[in-house]
Amino acid sequence: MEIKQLHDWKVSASRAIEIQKELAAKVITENRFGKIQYVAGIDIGFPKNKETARAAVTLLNFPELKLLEYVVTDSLVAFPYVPGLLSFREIPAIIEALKELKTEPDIILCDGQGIAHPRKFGLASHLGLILDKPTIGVAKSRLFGSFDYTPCKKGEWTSLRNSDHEEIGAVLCTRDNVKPLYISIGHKISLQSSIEIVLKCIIKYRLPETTRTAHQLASKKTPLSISDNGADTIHI
DNA sequence: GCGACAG
DNA sequence: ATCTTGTCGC
Repeated sequence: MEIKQLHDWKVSASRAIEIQKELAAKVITENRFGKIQYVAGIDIGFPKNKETARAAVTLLNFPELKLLEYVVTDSLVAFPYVPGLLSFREIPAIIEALKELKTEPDIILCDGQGIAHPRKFGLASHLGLILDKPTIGVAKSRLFGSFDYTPCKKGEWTSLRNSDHEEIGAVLCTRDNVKPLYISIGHKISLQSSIEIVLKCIIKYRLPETTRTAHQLASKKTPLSISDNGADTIHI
């Protein structure tokens, strides 16, 4: 797949913020895709130290959700973790893993926020622009925005809004009585479609966690299942 | 000034 | 994110 070099990655925090402000205007918040045949999930881990990132990518067919492919790569990261600048730390490592994917995904679920971000430009939106491909932000915790109540029944969700009351994402419950996921538009997809796709990917298992299993396969522990916060278990 | 803060 | 002890619910 084509990977655009939109800017330098070795930048200062203040420059990174400027880049985000410039690129945020290019994010498309409506559906710009056809038939979805392949969906990819990406997760990053730091198994050794803060400088070595292990990126795991899983590729499933859709909507069957059969695991067709997974790749795991290790790479050095230079940018520190700064709330709001996560993409500058993780995307270079994500790109390395995506390069090894044989099949090109039609849509990518990212672990992190999309436009539910202080500058409307989270990791999912950033990756979406680089690949010019639909992406969805699927975060395990809140970064920005507020909501009225915490949904606790499967499929239930509530809007995540900024201080101007604009809907910037959704707090979505994917299983009964389990911590909700924070869904937001990455690029080239509407919030409604993002929610629908995330729910479809979760019927069999939660795709983001599937990627974590790939991490474990890479570390040769080869588990048959993993548990997410003790409340959700997936199997491959 | 004081918290909050994706991974 | 990562590490790790203690507690709660099914």
